[in-house]
Amino acid sequence: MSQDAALKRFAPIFAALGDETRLHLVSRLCSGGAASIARLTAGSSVTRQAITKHLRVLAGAGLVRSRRRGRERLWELRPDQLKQARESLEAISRQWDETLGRLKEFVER
Amino acid sequence: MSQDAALKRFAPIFAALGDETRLHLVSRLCSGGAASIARLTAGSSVTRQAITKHLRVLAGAGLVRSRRRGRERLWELRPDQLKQARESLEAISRQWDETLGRLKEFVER
DNA sequence: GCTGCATGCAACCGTCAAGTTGCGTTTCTG
DNA sequence: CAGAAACGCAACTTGACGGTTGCATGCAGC
Repeated sequence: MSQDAALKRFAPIFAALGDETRLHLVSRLCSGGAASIARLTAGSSVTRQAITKHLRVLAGAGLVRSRRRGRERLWELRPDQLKQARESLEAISRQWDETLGRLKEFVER
Repeated sequence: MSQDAALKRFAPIFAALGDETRLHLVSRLCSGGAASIARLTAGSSVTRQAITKHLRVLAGAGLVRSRRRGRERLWELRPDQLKQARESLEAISRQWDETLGRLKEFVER
């Protein structure tokens, strides 16, 4: 994948994580496993509808997924997508690291 | 640092990276070193003012910094801040990884 | 079947972010 | 010095985002 395409692809993921409420949801789903909307709303200060919207944003970025169980809808993290996002982050980080040396030389020269 | 405080702290960083134009700027500063606003604008499709605003957002997240040189202003990445962000990302990733095993068990049970 | 819980849908509102435009200021450079 | 280059500031427009409210729908369990 080209560098440009990578940027275009990961911007939405960063954007999805760039909200405190959504980060909190991810954290909660991570440590607590799948949960219903009502359950996720319980620990929050905003409305159930707001939580629903946030969950859809996360789903749009491929970070979570949902399935119905009876009258409730369970939301869970998507390990595969999540891992891919993490590895891409590390790839970018590595590129940064490699450049930092050169940058430092440049700055201190 | 508490888990909650960490979320509150990193949300702005993710948000700053969650824009394609800004990601592009970071990538460019990373591979090309420090550059002036005019230079950064040249490779973009938006106005110089737009680029200026984006750079300030990145600066607000602590990812870049600027200094004046003559009539131009040079923008560069902040290695320290950047490294810290990366390490925190990896910490979060690790936590995710640890949970993924348990999650998988849970799902497949 | 009725009641209550868990959602889904849609309209609506306020705010902020992205982007542009116009103009003024500082700094080269011929 | 005159003109151009590089930038800063401020006002403005537009659209998306976060959030709420009201109402409809679907399933659970007695």
